[in-house]
Amino acid sequence: MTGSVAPTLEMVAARAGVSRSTVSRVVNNSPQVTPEVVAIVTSAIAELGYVPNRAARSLVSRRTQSIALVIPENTARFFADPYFAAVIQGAAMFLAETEYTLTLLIGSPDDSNKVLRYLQGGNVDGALVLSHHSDDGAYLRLARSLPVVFGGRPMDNEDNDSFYVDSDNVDAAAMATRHLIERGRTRIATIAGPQDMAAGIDRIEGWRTTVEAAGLTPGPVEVGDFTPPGGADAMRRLLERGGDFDAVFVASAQMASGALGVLREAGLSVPSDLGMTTVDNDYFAINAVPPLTAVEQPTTRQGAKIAEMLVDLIEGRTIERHATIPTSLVIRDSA
Amino acid sequence: MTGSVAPTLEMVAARAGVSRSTVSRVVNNSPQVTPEVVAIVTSAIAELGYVPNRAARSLVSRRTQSIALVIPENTARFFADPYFAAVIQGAAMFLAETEYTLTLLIGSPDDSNKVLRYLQGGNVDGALVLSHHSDDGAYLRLARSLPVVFGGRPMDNEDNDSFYVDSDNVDAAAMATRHLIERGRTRIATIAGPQDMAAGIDRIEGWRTTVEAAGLTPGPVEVGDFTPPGGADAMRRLLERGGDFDAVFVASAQMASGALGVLREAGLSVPSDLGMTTVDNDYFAINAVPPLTAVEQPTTRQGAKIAEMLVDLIEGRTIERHATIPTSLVIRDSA
DNA sequence: GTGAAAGCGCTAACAC
DNA sequence: GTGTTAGCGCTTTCAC
Repeated sequence: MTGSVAPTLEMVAARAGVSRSTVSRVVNNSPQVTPEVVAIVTSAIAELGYVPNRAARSLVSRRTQSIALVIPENTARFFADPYFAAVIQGAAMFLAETEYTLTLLIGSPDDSNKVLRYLQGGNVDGALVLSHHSDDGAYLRLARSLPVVFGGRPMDNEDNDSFYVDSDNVDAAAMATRHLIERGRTRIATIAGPQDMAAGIDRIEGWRTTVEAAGLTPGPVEVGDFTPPGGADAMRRLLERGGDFDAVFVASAQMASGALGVLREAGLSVPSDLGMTTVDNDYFAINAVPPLTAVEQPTTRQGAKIAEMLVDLIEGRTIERHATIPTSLVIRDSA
Repeated sequence: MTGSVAPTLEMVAARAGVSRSTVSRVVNNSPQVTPEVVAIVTSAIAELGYVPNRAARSLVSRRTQSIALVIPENTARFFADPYFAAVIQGAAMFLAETEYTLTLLIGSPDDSNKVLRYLQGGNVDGALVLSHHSDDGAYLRLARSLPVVFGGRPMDNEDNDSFYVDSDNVDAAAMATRHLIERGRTRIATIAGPQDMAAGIDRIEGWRTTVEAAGLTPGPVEVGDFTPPGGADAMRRLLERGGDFDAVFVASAQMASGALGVLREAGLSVPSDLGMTTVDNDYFAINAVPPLTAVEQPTTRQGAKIAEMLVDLIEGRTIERHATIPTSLVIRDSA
């Protein structure tokens, strides 16, 4: 199965008639090698199909050229969330153009420290942590001994000096809410996200401040878990409470899609009976009936940005601790 | 940023008062170490927080303990396809329980051989290839020198002796089509998938044979690209051709969701005017209006199975070359 | 500008 | 049952 053994640096050296050191210099683009020698070595490398052995290289250089992408265990079931897929894609595609490799790490239910030990053990040069819940403590601590960049602002009680990339969730919610107001809605409810996630907290804040800034009274609030069934339940509770609202800002398109199903059953139609806007311009928003007016967060770009920041951090370049990805409103039929 | 240096095996040995070999044996669960010594070494390891250095280990053992998950470049843009997310999740979660690590590789547009060179270079113990198009040649060749398991049957012209995990696409299409027939539909069209992908070919075959086995004449066929817009276009063409059909089997839920939009615009209602069934019980099927009767393919389990086969292959266990994941029909409102 | 030599942390014969 | 020894493939001083 193994076929022929991979060629080593030594074999290249023999073929090119130079020493191993010289080959190593050529491989690492050292400026101080004669052009002719470079040419000879380069063709020897090509003829042999030589690829440097990462293990040997990282053993001596103390750099692994690999980056971990960590998905905390409790988030693993949300993996089907288009958000994760897009962020991972963005990070992977960015790193494909670099010398770094992306290692996917999922918290093991059996041994919650396995991932941390792996990260601490010098097996990667840095880590991207997709943070969603409030259990970020361990990873915030990890950041003291390893370059770490978070996707989404991590939750903690101290001043936040960690590196992270986030979209402006407050502003996203504000845009979506403002649109409802501009469409003439005055009693605006919200289906909020979990209040132990930054996105959940920020979006409810954006909704509230926008409503109040317009001189309106905030409508009823129900909290969901960012999933379609969670959104459906929240909408059901909203209706049971009496339905004193003419619009609802739903904190995620997945919840909105669940909520729409409940409204359909209740015989309420969007946007005539109720205006609706949401965040996440994903297929839940696009394929909803009616298609939803939603705030677009370029998640693929966010993934790329996280990876880029981490590479900069690893390579010692100076960077801003926080980056914010701009959002924009995509207007469709729901409001 | 690096904090204190990671402890080495030698430091553990010194602390435990034994030789490095003994520590190594303990770390590798060698049976021939005295229980007392094991205890001493184990606690020294714990006190120091020792984690073996993978680079050093793999340099000598010639095993990297890492597995590549390859996504061909032309598929990368389909990453948001829930299929990929689910397969990756299944593989990652399975591997989290093993000693293997998952490295995500995306074909680089700049240098299409980069991934292959990496794989050839002995940097991984094996590769999972998510195959979707007909460009699998290079990876089929790779399989001669590296353990490779494909997700989805790879396309080739020779006898297929590669390892792969697939769902029974012929049967899936047959189930979906049979359901339409059982509901009394007699003129059954199809929106097929790309005919250079195994799933596209197999599903149209399942549709055709089922229709013919029932003594019916196959309805019109239009080919889409598995995306919602592709499904919408195909449905438009189907309607332009005259609409001589009372049901349509759509080869993917994404295409079905696009097709439904076209039907809505045309004033046709499902299921009263037209019955519809599809494959992929994902959120496109669940959140469609009306919710779609769809064949469920447990893609997460498929991901886990691919990973499991590859690990078996790497570790020299004898396994079947092909595994098939069972499918089942989920009946909803569209037929 | 190029080569020689040392050593990264670990495993695996081989002694004892 | 445990220690000694040699090297895995590479980078990196240090001579020349």
